[in-house]
Amino acid sequence: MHLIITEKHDAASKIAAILFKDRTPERINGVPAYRSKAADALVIGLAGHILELDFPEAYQKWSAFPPRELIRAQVVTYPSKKDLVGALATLATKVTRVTIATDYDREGEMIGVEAYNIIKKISSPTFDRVRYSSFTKEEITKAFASPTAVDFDLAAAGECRQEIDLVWGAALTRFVSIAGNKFGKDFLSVGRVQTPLLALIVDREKEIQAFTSKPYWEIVATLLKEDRSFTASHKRGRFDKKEEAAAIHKKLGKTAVVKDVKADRKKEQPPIPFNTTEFVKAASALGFTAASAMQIAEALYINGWISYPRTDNTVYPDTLNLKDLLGIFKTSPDFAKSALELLAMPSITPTRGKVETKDHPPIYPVACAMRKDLDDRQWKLYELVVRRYFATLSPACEWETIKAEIDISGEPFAANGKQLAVPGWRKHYPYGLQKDELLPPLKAGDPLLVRKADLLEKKTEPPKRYGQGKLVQMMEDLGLGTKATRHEALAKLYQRGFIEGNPPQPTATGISLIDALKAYASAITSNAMTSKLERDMDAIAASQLKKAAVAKESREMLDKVFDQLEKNRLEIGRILRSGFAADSDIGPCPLCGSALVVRERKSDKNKFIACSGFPNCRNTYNVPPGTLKFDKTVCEKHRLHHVKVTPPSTKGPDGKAVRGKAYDFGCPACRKENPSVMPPCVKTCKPDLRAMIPHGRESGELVTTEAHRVTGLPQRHRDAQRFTEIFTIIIMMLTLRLQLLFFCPSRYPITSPVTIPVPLQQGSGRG
DNA sequence: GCAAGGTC
Repeated sequence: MHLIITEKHDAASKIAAILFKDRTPERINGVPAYRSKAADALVIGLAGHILELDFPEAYQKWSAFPPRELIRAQVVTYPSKKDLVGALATLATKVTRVTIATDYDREGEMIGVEAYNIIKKISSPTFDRVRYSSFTKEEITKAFASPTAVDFDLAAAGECRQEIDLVWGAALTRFVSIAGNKFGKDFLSVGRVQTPLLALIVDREKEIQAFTSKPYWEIVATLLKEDRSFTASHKRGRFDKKEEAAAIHKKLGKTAVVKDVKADRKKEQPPIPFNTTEFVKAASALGFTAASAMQIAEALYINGWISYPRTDNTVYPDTLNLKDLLGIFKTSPDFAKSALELLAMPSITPTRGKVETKDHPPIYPVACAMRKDLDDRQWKLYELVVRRYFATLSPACEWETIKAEIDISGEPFAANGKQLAVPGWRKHYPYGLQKDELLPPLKAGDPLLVRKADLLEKKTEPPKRYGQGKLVQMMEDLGLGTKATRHEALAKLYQRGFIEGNPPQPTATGISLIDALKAYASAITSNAMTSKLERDMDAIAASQLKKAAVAKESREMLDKVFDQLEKNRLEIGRILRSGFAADSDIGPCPLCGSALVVRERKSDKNKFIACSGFPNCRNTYNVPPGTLKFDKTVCEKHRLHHVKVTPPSTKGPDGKAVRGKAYDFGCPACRKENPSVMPPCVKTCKPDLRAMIPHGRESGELVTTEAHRVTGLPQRHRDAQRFTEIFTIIIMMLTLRLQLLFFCPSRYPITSPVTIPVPLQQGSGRG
């Protein structure tokens, strides 16, 4: 039998459909596959890697060996997908020929070799390898007509990467966790990708903190031309000295004259096709986190709405019929107008990006969805993909710009206007479109009235925090991570408590971790390690270096790093602990000034805030159940840090765990004084965001309702709760009234509820 | 309770 192995089930199904007319679905060890009786062949899809690398059992316990021992420890592969490995083992005895048809890249080669190794242990069929760039009939039949050999060197490069990542990651993770005394689920983690990413965020934060704002002044005049007003700024722009600006401002009169008008037209080219990074950037601009954008894209792909979302490619392959693809939108209520307009163009030339790869096409829509097919967030991203596809086929847009030079009392001013003159691709892709800035018609010599002239005091602003889209782009530029993992690295930093909010901001713990590593293990904090690894891997793939030699050299490097780490272990612990302390700093007790601390109530295990001056001071504050964090925001009245609460996860209607959503509880002392006061952000809650709660992963992504914050439950659950409460109250009231009637019907008519306490006492005496 | 890389 001929066995064909692909990287994922989707690929198996497509290849089977192209190669075998008589294919029938089948399950091998529970794994879906396609069989062709006529060709005596079977196509089976894996799910990425099926083997994983780890240390032997004895090393699993952190306390068994010092972290440094991991450098010399053996590493072993073990099946990470038991059903798939089982399926291959079952098939191994029946196959005479195996064709590896995994993705056309390094990891794909490695996944193929994993399958090869499993089968090779059991039997000895012949092996070959096919490489294809798309799932068209031509491409697939061509690839299968001339199979080549498995590239073991390329796979070895992948194995080497795996080994180095594990050894460095595990040894350093354990070292810093132990040095910082952080165990269990609170451990600190270090890795070749996540740590440089965290360093990027921390470095930026330090730039922001070090920034000193300087004041400057601008002169802005509001001018009138026949009832139409517009503004013009002094051509010097920023004045560093107020007196200088004030002197000019003072001499400005009531009239102005246009000196010169220059009109220009600028073309703006349409955007390039979506690869993963471009997609995440665009989704990030719409408010999605990188991780949630990819999660939704995955769902859209699985349900057949868009193409494979994990791709580096920004060039549509020749095999993609662009016109046919436009045709699927001809009857869509949302997209028909754009599609028909583009179809009416005499020819279609798509844009192309710089990156062109062979494994997957750029992300494009593969089917026409209706609004009812998708939920709100899915629709938003689906629409983004569709409109981006349209934009990449559209002509450039044109901006008309006008620059007017204006003289006010001998001082030079300038007014700028711009207008989208030819909408081009902007018509189909409205994202990020800036508003027109219109000027009245002006020509040289026109007299103008000065309605007012303002001397504006402004100050220089610190650089902005990187957004998630920007960070994913920076990672790509630095070679950190892959299309499939960059968003995960970011999510991991949130999960570890190294960053919070959106745009991500480092916590004190995150900052201290980078401080400690930069001082004593700087190799892991920059992308240099990845760059070197990439070079070595290319050399292994080209048979210029051996995997064993590269791994050995890397281990020696790590050993040297450990010299430094162990020598400075105490100092590293000190740096880390200072970070933890800052993250859990609540502030001084408003009653006695001692530090406030978090304690756990013995009765119900709930946390509360208490004064460390106990028993002299017995001040306490209640907080809702969940994980507590202390914000940088400090209450002006009590000098206490705001408390951020992540409620414990609850069970949703479908039985799945619904993760609690972090929210700002505010100052605990303010809450105690006035428990009914809601945090100010409640007012900005948008009702449609409620549906998004179970998906949101990072704190700060969304604004939610107060009820939500406290219960962490979806709306319908809270409605049910509310209903039960009201129902109980009604029953209680009815019971009371019945009691009144029963005991003293004449003396206490039911219309005088004020007398309730009396019969109750009598009643209890009798009963 | 460790990494990063696939995929679900």
